[in-house]
Amino acid sequence: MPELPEVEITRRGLEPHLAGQRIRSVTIRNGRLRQPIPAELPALLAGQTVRGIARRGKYLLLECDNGWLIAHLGMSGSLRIVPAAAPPEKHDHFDLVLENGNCMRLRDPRRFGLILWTGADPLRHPLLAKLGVEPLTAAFDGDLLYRISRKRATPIKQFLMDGAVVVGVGNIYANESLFRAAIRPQSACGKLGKARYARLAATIKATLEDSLAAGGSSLRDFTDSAGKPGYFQQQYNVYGRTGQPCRLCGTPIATLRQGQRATFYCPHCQKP
DNA sequence: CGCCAGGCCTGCACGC
DNA sequence: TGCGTGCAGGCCTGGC
Repeated sequence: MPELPEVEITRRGLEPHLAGQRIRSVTIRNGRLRQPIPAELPALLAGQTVRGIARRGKYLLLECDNGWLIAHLGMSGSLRIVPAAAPPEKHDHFDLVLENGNCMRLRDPRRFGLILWTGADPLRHPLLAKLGVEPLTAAFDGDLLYRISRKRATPIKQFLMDGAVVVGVGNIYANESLFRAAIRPQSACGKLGKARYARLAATIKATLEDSLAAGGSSLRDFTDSAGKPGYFQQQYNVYGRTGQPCRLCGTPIATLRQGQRATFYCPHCQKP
């Protein structure tokens, strides 16, 4: 389940292999992702050069001569650079074949990912236009969260996972950040004060940056078939630890469901 | 075998 | 009214 650090690590890993490379062809083996891969993509992309690769939230944006390829990894997607001649495995749905003999290959068993095309500004694309602030920028701070949350009754965890508020905070990071900030996930977001939001914004940044640092170490192996960012090896404080002792106080980690998503927290360390 | 996880979009219901 | 908000459903497959 790629979260923002993994998407950023993917971006950094892809960039040196894609920037400046000319596209020879496109192969669509199974275009039935969350939305269909545009059937005209092969004709559109052949001969274009990839200029660079950017990221907005968990969307990857490949800038080409005449537009942008928008990619999203969903929850089981991965993009890697492999020799174009390498035989595709199960769930390898899409190849962007380069003239240098490599290709960027999408594997996505659950097909929650996306491959789209836009000839216009990708930030104006309907899927991206209403995204919230990037959590690793200076614009993201406690004051911003405080302001947006006023008069809202949503539990803080669901507020954090709302992509229109802040992008890239998925279930794992929402749980872990709230633990680090000592805030109970059920607390109404509109009732939390500025000080607690300041701490929360800081813990979100720290949690994401720790993962980026951990995953970055695997970057040099990016083109390997394994190529898994290292953050999977990270030790969680609460996520998936129902009933196990809190690492700070020993209280069993509690669990509940919020918006059809699993929530984990320490009833002692995390205050309403 | 059946159930569940998960990101995130869409559609619906509700209240000011 | 219309909008913002909050909730539920749906897409899929691997793993238990």
